[in-house]
Amino acid sequence: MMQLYLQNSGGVWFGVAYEEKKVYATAFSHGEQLVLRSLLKRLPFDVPFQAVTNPSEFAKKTISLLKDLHDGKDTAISHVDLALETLPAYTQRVLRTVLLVPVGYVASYGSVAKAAGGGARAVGNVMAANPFAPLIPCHRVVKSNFGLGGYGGGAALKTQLLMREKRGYTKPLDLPLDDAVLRVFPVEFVLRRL
DNA sequence: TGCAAACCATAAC
DNA sequence: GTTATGGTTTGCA
Repeated sequence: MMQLYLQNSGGVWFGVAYEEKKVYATAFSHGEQLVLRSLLKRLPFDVPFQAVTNPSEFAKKTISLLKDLHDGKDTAISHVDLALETLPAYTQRVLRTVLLVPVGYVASYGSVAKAAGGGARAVGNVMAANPFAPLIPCHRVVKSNFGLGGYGGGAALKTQLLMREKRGYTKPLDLPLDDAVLRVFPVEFVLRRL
């Protein structure tokens, strides 16, 4: 059965929906209710679930991963098993692409679109429905003019996340994909404009 | 700057 | 099928 686990760490609420060793959704916010709502929104109506107070080791580890990312740490997440397969094919492609944006860099909606296919607005739609924040770093996707763009948790939160990810890079980077390239830019390009 | 038109996958009807 | 809806982008005054 699907398990929901919420935990407050350093004044921030983190939550994960999981079954066995697979993650179905994650969320974080300053409010417990907001996290719960966000998780539930991602689950199909017909799946049974329960909120737990005695999380598995796996759940605890996932939460601490969320906290690391929230704090701007460069923690590896490649080993985490995300339940992407139920999502539409294009959505999966976009999410996997965004997963490649490294800490310290941002991509634009348009550059993600060029790498994953489709258009910039379609990418924005996928970001808005990202079930795995901040695991899939949708906060690292911004406008082509380095304006902030939107964020589910609010513009202020997006800014804070990006500030903690500053690494002092100065040059754009072209990440090679199978059939295209994903161009990313130092996060400073965005912060400088604020 | 500001505005209009083009863009494109999804979900809802 | 069709329409409405965006976390956009680009061009042009």
